[in-house]
Amino acid sequence: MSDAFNAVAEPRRREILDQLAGGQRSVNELVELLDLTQPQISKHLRVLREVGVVDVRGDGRRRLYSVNARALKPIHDWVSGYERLWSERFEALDAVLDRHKREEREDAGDDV
Amino acid sequence: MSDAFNAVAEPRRREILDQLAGGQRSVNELVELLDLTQPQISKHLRVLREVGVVDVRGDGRRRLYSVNARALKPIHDWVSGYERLWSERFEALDAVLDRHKREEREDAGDDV
DNA sequence: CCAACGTATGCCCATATAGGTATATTGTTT
DNA sequence: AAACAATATACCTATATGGGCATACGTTGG
Repeated sequence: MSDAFNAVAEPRRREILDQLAGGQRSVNELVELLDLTQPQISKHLRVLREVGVVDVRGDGRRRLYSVNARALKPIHDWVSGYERLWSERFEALDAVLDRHKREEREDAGDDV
Repeated sequence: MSDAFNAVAEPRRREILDQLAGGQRSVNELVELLDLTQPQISKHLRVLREVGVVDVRGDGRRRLYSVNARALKPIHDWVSGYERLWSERFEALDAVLDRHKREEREDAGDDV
């Protein structure tokens, strides 16, 4: 029912991902690293798994989770479209382009 | 109760933002552009407003909404931390760094 | 094979949220 | 001031979600 956007809307799940970014972890390792109960961790991992943001690998009786960052790319792509609206670098570029456009108009001189 | 991550977890709200990215719009304009009822639009705009992702400006009896992209920066910052895990460009960089590290170890030659 | 470990899941509750419809609110026009 | 336009909000319902707890499931070590 959810997508990556929903999955990372939960702060706890972002914390889990941040931990996994440092390398794969078992469920109990995550339980100790973050301050959550084991069922909570497992449930959040399930959501992350369902949207493909984490992968699982069996290791004996443990299950090792790791990040599948590629699933986060749609988020990056979407929000990057707004970068020009806050970045000073892009603001400067926009200013140049605007000025260029204005000068083109003036050079054309339709009426004067 | 929510933050920017929650606000954009809703697909409709992302659509609203995408429209506003093209310039400020009144509520009714959004109603026509997207296929939502006026109360739906107003409610979503309220959420977006509360997390600071949009700004409002009164214009006669209308209210003009615009994007405040700076509020999206935390999302961009967070997800950018994972970019190296999917980008080929960063993968190549990582490979170079790994190799460099390995060579350093070999140069040191602790045991052989 | 059995016991203990590591993990997943089912259940219950409280809360949050979205959709739908009606209505209140605010500003405008005559 | 009254009628109207543009928007916000209240209310209801259905559904989703998280926390807490108990328990089921799968694996391995003795």
